[in-house]
Amino acid sequence: MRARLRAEMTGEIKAIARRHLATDGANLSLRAVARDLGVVSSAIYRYFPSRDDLLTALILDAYNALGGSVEAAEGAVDRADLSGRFLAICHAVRDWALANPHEYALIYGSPVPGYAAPADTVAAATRAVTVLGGVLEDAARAGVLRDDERLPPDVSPEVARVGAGVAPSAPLGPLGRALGSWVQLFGFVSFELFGQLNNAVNVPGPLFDHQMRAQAAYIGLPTP
Amino acid sequence: MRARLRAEMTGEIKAIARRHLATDGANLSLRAVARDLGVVSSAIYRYFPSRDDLLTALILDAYNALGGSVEAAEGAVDRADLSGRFLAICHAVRDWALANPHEYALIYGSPVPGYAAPADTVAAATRAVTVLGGVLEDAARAGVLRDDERLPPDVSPEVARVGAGVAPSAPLGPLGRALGSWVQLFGFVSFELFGQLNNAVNVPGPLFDHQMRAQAAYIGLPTP
DNA sequence: TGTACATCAGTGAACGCGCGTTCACTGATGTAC
DNA sequence: TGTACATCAGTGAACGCGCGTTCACTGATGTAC
Repeated sequence: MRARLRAEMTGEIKAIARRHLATDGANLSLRAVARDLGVVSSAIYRYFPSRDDLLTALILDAYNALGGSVEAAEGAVDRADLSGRFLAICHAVRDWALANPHEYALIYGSPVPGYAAPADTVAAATRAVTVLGGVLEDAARAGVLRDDERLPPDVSPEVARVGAGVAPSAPLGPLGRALGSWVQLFGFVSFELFGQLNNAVNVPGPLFDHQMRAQAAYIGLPTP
Repeated sequence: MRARLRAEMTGEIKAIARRHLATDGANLSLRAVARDLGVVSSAIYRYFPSRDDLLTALILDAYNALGGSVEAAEGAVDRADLSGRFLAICHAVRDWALANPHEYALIYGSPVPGYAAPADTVAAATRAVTVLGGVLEDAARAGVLRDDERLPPDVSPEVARVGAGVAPSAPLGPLGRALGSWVQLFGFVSFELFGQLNNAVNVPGPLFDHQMRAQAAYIGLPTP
């Protein structure tokens, strides 16, 4: 009982803190959260030992929410539809970011000065990219990814290290191009959310979809 | 004389404020700047009417510094070497960002909550991308960019609007791909600077160079 | 089932700090005659 | 060249505010016998 109340309270604190991300960004105020919760500021310390720990919890939640969205969206696509799975991942990232812009900014925006994310966040942070790795791995096993590119000697080991964890069977050429797609995906979402597309692109959705389709083809994922 | 001293003082305030970006991020403190300058805090108000105006000046300077770097780097390349000019732009962006990470974060990181950039910044913000437009325009005029791609009807007008300002002669296909390259370029730099490449890529330089070379070819810029 | 005790959520006051901005002021630097 | 006046940079005190964190406390909820 006490444990359940405690979990509920922790959740409520995080929910209010998440709301405050919109107005205060990463330098949200414990006291403001306490005020909104209708509780004295020191009460928060029953649940989080410091402001930074609350921030860490929000960051962890954000990575896991994004990761969960990506996993769910990709999992709903026919396993054989490799480019469909790729596109589902791309759209899941963008959709989640548009729905949770301040949480996106928290994890993919400028780092908070003076704040160092603890190691726990790394596992959560890799959930999304691991799903992409799964698609590449399946594509490689199905024999549809050709080893079509010889990378420069100082590039190969970097791409190989990235691939080793998530798609050990994928050849380096497609793997490197997929890495570029991943970068472009987040570049697009950041541009869109952070206002860099204003006065240039009015309706980003179709452009995003088109660019990600082009990436799927460029990587070498077959279109059914 | 008074005007010169005034300009020097303004410059010094901005220089110190820039240094404070490293520790405080976008919520830098006027009082801290005044302290470092060895002056009482209200003295700053002789030079900037408010903290936000100081921030705006820093943002403007950052856009102009980046734009100037890109212009200089691209201008130093043989006009006929179109992919060389493209690569010079890409490297100029990354080099400037690595040399001025906090100013980069100020303009390409998460927006500062509660701060709205005034319209003056828009012109400065477009300097860099205008240089890329010049390369595409020259390539189109030289006839080396083929109109090789039919864009979806909801994508064409978006790409066309982007191109109209900076490269009116360029066909939409290469233009759209160049837009993707631009997004990827900043995506890469943001990932590198904001720590998203940690535990994955150890030496980002060669990977960046390789990816941008691939982009030049993908856009359709000829390699001499 | 009832009692004694331990656990723990939340209170309220306090500490020490920093912030942006205003305002009347002093004194030095420039300008006009 | 010298004097009278205007301009303006910088001072110092103050306003009103918010912050993270600590600490001794009250009182309710749980646990063990």
